[in-house]
Amino acid sequence: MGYQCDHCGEARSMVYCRSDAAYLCLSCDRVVHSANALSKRHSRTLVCDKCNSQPAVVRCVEEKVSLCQNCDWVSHNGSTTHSIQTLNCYSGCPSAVELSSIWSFMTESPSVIDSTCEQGMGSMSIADNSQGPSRSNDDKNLVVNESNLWMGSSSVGGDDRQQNVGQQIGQLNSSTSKTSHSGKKDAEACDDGFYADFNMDEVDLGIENYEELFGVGHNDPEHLFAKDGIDSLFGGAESNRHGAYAAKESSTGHANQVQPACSNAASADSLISCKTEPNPCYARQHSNISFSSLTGESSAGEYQDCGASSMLLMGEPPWCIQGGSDQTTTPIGSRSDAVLRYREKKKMRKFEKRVRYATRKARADVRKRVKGRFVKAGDAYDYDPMSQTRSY
DNA sequence: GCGCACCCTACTCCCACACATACCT
DNA sequence: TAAGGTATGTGTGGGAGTAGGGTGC
Repeated sequence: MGYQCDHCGEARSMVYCRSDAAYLCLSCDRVVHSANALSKRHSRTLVCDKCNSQPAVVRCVEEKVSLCQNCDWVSHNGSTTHSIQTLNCYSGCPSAVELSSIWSFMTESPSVIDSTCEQGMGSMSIADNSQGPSRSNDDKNLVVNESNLWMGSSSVGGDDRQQNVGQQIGQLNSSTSKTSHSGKKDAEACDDGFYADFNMDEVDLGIENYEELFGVGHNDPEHLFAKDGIDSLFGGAESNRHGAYAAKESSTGHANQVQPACSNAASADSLISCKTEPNPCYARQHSNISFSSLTGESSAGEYQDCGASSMLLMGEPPWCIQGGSDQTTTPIGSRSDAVLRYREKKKMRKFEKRVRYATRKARADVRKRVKGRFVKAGDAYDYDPMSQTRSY
């Protein structure tokens, strides 16, 4: 899977489009994703050169290969002196120059670049993690991701993050095996057998299981944030019924039947990646792991596109990943502020929904109403969205 | 501990009408 | 088979109503 282009069926696939769940060569990628504005928003990333099935997340400069997380770990066995370059998602129709700007190694093999894609100049959009879900109205913005997600933007040191992440995984595991693991133990466990042992089938990913997954209390903001993080990871259970979460459900009928690694469920790969990538072994020397692709209508409802939590993307101070001693490290004032921000954000997300027909929305937006109900044209109304006046 | 009132949050329903889709000629 | 006409269903937003949980007495 994923070796030949799903579109032309001839050329070797170079990129993976999560939205289309398709592996494409660069040429077809340009063709397919220049069809319309919506397709331009699809986020794509390179395909792992080893397994040819998983989206690549890093580039090994020495080996000159793009690797998914799993293959990266298998190849480098957790400790390598190779230089690792993080691969970003992109959207739009990037030109060769633009691709080179984000994937410098592209210049090493210019043949893979379709030089005819110049018409896409300026249309590429690469998410900036540090700014969170940004909306690019017309695909004209070029935003190159330079920020770090797990390691870079956080105030938490790399080692601490590793350990914290390890603790999360440990808690995750403990929720299934009822065996507690320390972060170090998780790191040790994270060898080749890690993925084999880590079977998501055993984990009930129902939203009700945040507590078990993250092992946090019920009433404190940490719990709330943890829940919010999962919510966002899953694209938002309430507001977002599309994307990874929905796809995961629809494909299996159950939300807990997902294989984390090397599954062909690439549509859910980012989801799984986000839940599984915070493993301590992966955090070793990669300077950053990029969850980008928040382009176009990158509202909260589209986090599923890259699978990253909005919280993480926005670089907010997620106490839930700062370890268990946050009470002593987080000022009470900022804590309450953060709780406030979280609630506002949750409120915003709660009422968000995806508009399928913009034209209908446009008409509804200007339609006159009586007590919120549409009225016939010409009838008396008490609310006019355009003028906000009353006819009587 | 139980029942009640109150508050808050989340959800559903309603409306008109343009548009999408299915069906028929 | 393609094109045109008709019928039916869908989706859109703001406000009202309702259900349910939490809290205090």
